[in-house]
Amino acid sequence: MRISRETDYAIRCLIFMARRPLKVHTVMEVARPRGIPPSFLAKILQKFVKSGILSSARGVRGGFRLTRSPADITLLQVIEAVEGPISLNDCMVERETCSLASRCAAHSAWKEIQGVLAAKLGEYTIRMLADQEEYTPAFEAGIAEEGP
Amino acid sequence: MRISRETDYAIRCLIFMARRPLKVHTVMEVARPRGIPPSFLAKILQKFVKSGILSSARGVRGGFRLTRSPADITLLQVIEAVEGPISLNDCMVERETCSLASRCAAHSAWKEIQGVLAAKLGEYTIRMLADQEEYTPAFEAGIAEEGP
DNA sequence: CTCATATCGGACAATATCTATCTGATTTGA
DNA sequence: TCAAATCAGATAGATATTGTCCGATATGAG
Repeated sequence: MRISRETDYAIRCLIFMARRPLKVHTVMEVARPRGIPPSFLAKILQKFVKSGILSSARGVRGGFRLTRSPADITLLQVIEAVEGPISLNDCMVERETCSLASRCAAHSAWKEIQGVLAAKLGEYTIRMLADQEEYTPAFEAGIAEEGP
Repeated sequence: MRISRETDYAIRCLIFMARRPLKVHTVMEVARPRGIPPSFLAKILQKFVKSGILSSARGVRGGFRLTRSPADITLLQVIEAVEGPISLNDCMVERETCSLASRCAAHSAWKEIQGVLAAKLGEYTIRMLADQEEYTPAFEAGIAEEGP
């Protein structure tokens, strides 16, 4: 009943990138200041490219860039990009797993609760989180680089 | 971001026991009709005893029994009895894990979302779920025993 | 008193998932 | 042509989940 560390990394990464939404960031530029293992972050960024949150460019001046405004990226979108569609119980995804099938008493309850959770996650945007972050010298060092 | 199978077992178990709230159930009486591994269920029942949802009695006519009405047992209580206090993110529990400490932008967001989720889970009772369960011959076979 | 029944508690094994790394391939611009 | 980067897949290591087993203890029945 909790998000994975991967998802936590993913959110921190986007908050960081949102500081300079137009810049093309390399894996290392994001991983180092945020303390995320670079090769692990690379995997996460791939998922963002596949889900359309980021675009990527290979080669010398390549890297990753937000495809839309941080204000248009919700926590729900981020979580689903990384973990797949949210489902509180296995039987939400595959009905077969629900051993009591159609008469599973909890099924509709999970569905409702999940709906409330998803709605709430959809209210929070990366922009909101980024705006909230305090500025400190150490933090500034991380984002004070040249860019577009 | 999903409940464990253990929690799923736990809820099904309580729904089953709620059919006959005064009866003293043995592990086997609950495990067999619900298809839960008996020795695994035994562990779950221990947690319920520790959290006060069930009382237990050893020996020949021993077993487990609800300590209060199914209408007074919420999903939140059940989940917390099994999984411990709910926390969507590790940094909810141990602040040290939150690598950016006090300036973690997501911290307050998680706190709010978690609050909404907990509130929703607190709305659902075992009674509500048990009432919703359909009666079928196969199911009746499971609960049609002597007792309380 | 003895015995079968049941919970209690801990250790343990098997499995699955999560986290992280590495390697080779491909693309790109200087 | 070369260095810088992403891309894709394999794989190892760590951790969590799921499930089993066993000895200890308590209890009521005979």
